[in-house]
Amino acid sequence: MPGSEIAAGTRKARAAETEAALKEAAKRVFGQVGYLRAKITDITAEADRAAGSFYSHFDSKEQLLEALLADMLAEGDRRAAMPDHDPDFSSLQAVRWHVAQFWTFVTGNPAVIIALQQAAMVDEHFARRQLELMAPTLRDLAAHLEYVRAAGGRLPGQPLAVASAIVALMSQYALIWLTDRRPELGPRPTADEAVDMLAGLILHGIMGASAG
Amino acid sequence: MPGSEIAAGTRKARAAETEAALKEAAKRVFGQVGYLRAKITDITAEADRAAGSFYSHFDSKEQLLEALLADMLAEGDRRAAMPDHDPDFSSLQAVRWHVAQFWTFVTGNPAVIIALQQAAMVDEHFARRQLELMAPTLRDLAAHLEYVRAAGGRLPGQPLAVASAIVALMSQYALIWLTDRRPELGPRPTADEAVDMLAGLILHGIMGASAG
DNA sequence: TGTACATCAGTGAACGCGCGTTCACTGATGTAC
DNA sequence: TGTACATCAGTGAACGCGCGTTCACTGATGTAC
Repeated sequence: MPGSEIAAGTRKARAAETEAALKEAAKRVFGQVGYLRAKITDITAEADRAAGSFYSHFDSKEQLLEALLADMLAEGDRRAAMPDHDPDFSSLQAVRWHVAQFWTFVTGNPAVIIALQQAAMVDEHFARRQLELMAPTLRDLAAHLEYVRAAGGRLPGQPLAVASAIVALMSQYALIWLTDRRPELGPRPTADEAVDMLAGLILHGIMGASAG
Repeated sequence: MPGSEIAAGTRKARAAETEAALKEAAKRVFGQVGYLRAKITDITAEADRAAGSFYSHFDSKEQLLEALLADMLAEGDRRAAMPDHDPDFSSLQAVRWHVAQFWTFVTGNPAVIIALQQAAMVDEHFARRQLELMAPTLRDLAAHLEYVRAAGGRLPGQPLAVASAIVALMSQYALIWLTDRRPELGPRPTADEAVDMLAGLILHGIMGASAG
């Protein structure tokens, strides 16, 4: 049997392999040109398959993104048997823990996060999806802020509004950090520096009041 | 001469009118469906002109966006004979002034800002354009932060990185605020509340230390 | 174990939709004399 | 002031490109007997 490929196992295995290859290729392509500019044929070419092959596995680019989101969330859930964490948000450590969680999640799935961000600009469905994805973080943050307020802290606004602002800060900064291509502005902070900075900014703003 | 339209004046005036109508229509369409989803014919229809008319005034949707950016910046420059402002960023008033400036600019040009944001996702040219637009604010902020540091304040990171984070916070929060469609999360803060909150968050973080 | 047929993953050329872009045409405004 | 011609803004049907999507085909794997 020369000329025949290395037996890839059963049909199902072969199909699963192709599907996985398409997903991986999609992430690479999304990472390079973004979701909106990515053509189906870019993805199949990157995966070394024929164009038609795509449709044996996905109905559309949107459905492919859904599959990537599902993978990402499944992976996330697996890790995040979410240890009960310190509700006292006035401690730097507690804030830093949250920021680090968020940071790891975003920077660990750059292509999917970027793709979702882009899809949300154009597609109502993914806009909602993006909000859903943020919602638990938002609620958790808001709860922490209620705690701070109950303990006598003075928030700069309603807990939910402040929580939105913090999520906006973290997600936007992470996205900028991910896609940073501005050597003219000096070196990009390391991931640790970025997390420290965000945590400090959230806890103390720019004034560096000593607390915690 | 019944049947003939109200004399619109000279040819040039008529052309200028149509160009203005196209720009206004574009802003409305961008505001409704976004830049990326906006079709040329959506814009011409909104402006009550024929499709072909577009190309007497603009080479492409990109060039139309450039024109809108130019208008926005010209308008901005006209207002901002930029009074020399308080360099002491440790005062709430100084911070609030900056935030309010930024807020007014963004929320005063929602369609163009949203369009630029979307175009930047897909088009390298507009990505650079967006950075250029932010650069002065970024530099100004960084200078203020240097001042704070020189005065003995402890920043949570390098001035430029902190400035990036602050710009990320302000722009992302403003964009979310502009496109907010989540009645389920309670009422959206008013513009003033939003500015107060951002200024407070930037100056003090969530801890509400008394300063300024 | 062997043969005949069915099913399936994958192929890639061809098709066709959507939308940007063109262009021959119209009617009005401007210019020449 | 009047006439003839040129120019221009605007029109909208038609064209054609790019890309998503289909589909007849191939060769390999699975099933029936």
